[in-house]
Amino acid sequence: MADDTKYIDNPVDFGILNSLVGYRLRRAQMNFFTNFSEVCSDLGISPGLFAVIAIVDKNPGLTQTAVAQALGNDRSAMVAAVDKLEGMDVIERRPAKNDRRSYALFMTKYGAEFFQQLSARVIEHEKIMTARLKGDDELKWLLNTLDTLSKE
Amino acid sequence: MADDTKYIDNPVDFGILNSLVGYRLRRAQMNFFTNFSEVCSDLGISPGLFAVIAIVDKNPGLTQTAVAQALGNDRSAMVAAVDKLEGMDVIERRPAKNDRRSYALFMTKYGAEFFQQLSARVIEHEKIMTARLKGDDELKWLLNTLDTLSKE
DNA sequence: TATTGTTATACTCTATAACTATA
DNA sequence: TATAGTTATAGAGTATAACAATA
Repeated sequence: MADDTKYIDNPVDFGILNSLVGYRLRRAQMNFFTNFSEVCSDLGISPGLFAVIAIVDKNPGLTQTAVAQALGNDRSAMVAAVDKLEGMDVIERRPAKNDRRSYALFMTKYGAEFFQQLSARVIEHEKIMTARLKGDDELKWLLNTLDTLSKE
Repeated sequence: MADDTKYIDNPVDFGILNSLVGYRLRRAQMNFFTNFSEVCSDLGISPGLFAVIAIVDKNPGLTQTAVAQALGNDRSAMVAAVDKLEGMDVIERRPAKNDRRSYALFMTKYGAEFFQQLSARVIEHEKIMTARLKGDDELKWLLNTLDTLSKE
């Protein structure tokens, strides 16, 4: 099927996209996201849910709004996330001590174990995805650079 | 409003998230995406639409499916994108020479000018977003690294 | 049989506005 | 009046399945 209009054998020229950090970030993140989902979907955990658990695990007692602000999400998005994680018996809402409007979020006993096993999987997934980097220095440099690019 | 459960003055501990390239990629990309939208939304151009235009500009005559494959999208998503860009008189569908099933995509005369001005904006946006990087070497290193992390 | 563009559909993610109960 | 959680809703973005025309 010879077809001039498809350039099957010719590589596509990405032009300006090759020099745009924004585009490269999108492709890299898409790759990580897809692999993460394959690795963790059987546990019912998406990247977003994992981030919520990680914050609650390290910061017990935070309110839903505080978690949302830390992750850069809207607080309305937290409702379904916390509903799901509470339904999975991973985290729990407790009435906040000094403010009857808000809940404080805590890991359940099962949730703490679950998070440990989940973290092991995620770390393994990261190791595979970052295997092409040249050593620990390059990894640290990348993490710092991405952090710099995330602010403001 | 003193409230122990909110840790207003205490920084949130991101724990394992700090060491995950996947999470850092997500935050950095979110930042780029938001800024891109602010810079280009008045032109009706999203990051995804910009990518389509960039590919068509550099590879005139590609089919919709070929563009979708290059960008890692499903071909069904191309329909609305090309509809919109054709409605804006930026690109146009022409019957493919050797295959009456497919269209070949080309820039219009106006589209070529539009893309030049749009690119200038995007490059300016990129310059601002990457101003924190230390020189051109670091930028090139980052682009190469992200490309490496995008594959497979 | 396989592929292109298309449509319908659905699912996720995200953000906005409005409501309630508290503060 | 302002805020926390909630609900309803709507807009992107993305993916799947099926169809007609064509290969």
